[in-house]
Amino acid sequence: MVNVMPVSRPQARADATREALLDAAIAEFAAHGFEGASTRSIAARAGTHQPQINYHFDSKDELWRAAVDHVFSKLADAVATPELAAFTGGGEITREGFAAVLRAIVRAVSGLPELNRMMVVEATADSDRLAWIVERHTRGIYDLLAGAWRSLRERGIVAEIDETIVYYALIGAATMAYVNAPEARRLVGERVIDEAFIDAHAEAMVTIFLGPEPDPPPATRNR
Amino acid sequence: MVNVMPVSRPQARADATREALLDAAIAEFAAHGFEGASTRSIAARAGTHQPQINYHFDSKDELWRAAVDHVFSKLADAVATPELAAFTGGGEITREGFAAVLRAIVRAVSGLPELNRMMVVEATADSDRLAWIVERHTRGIYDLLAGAWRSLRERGIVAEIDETIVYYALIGAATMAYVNAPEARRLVGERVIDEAFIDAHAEAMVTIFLGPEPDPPPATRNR
DNA sequence: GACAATCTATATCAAGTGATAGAGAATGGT
DNA sequence: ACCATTCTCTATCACTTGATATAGATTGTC
Repeated sequence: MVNVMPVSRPQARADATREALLDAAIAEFAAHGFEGASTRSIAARAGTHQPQINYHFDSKDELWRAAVDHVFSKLADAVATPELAAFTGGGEITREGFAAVLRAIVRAVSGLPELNRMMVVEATADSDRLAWIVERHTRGIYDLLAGAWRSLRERGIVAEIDETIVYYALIGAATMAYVNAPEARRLVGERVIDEAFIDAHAEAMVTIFLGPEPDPPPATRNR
Repeated sequence: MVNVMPVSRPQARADATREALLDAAIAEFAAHGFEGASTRSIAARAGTHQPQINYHFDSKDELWRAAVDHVFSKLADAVATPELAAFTGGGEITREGFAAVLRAIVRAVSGLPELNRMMVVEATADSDRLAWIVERHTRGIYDLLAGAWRSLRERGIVAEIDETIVYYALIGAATMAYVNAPEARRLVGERVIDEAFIDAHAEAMVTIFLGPEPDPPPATRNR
């Protein structure tokens, strides 16, 4: 007389369906926006049928939320660098630490173009979805990067620029080439966004935002 | 026995309708993408009825093209600076000339947020519309800016960064705050994108991309 | 001011939308 | 091997979409 509760016996194939739907959803939402992406096209891309979306996620809206969480967790994995961990742990960030974060961001966003495409498409108009995504995902990133810049600026390590301005300039400079990759391919061909481009882009971000290498430590020279 | 051809007597009110539809279309396309924006919502925003779109523009697709041309002509007016004219006229661009172009770009895009919202939404997925907009509008801008940077770089005036990388970093840094203004308002409040922000942003762009002021001319000092 | 041309408004169409109902197939604990 | 549960698939719903047909109102030229 044990186990009166209804037993739940999830089947393995359901996980594969959910995963395929999440990946397909991000791709379709990124390419066509929330309203522009149809549940049928998402299901077709996932190799399944449209009612599966409502079965597994209840509604198109909840599929969107699940897909956003899904891809943001990939981003968190991708940018989890020692430098970032040290900074979030309360340590004072250094010029080289911020440079490492910049490089990690470029590498991460270049590998997750759908995330930033979806973000930029959602952020162009106010909505309940935007409110949700800002409070759940964006604000933490903003606080982190803006706080790091403010700290560097107050110690005279970087230029005297407002942290909000830097935040949007930085995000824009880091993501635009990958967000607009279809355009970039038409403009300059396939060479865009290969490995060499990404590496050069990462170094360019460091040069642009942190300026030339600082003076060597004044160890024996000064005094 | 003159004028056998059917006379055309366009009425004045038609212009007002077309203009209202173009403005409404840009706003709706920018906010929801091409598929996401409905002709009924566009017509409602323009204060008219949905079949007017087909009467005046034949199809949703041609309305989109007309709206894009409409807003790009506004951009051309906004960035028509003496410095840009001198450069396009074949002159060699200077550091200060490029700085003036950067400031003009920031001012222009901050005043035409719908243009860059629409651009970034379209450029996230390949399509006939993207091909059209690239060949008709984007490529000229790319050639101009990339060429200017290459010229400055070859003369040692700016950092050694590939011009394609600079182009996307520059466009991203210049536009992201305005493209994502709805998000920015949720993140940091209404102060974003006021006049002071735009001015500071323009100066920040100069600092970031052109670096610190160059050494004073070596007039009497060197030799 | 007549009146043909131009523009606007209403009604409606076929196609596509997200969602649901329910039959059918696959799963896994016993 | 059974068989209740879980998952998948087909059929269909009410609604919205872009487009068209057509009736009605307005305009500008004579």
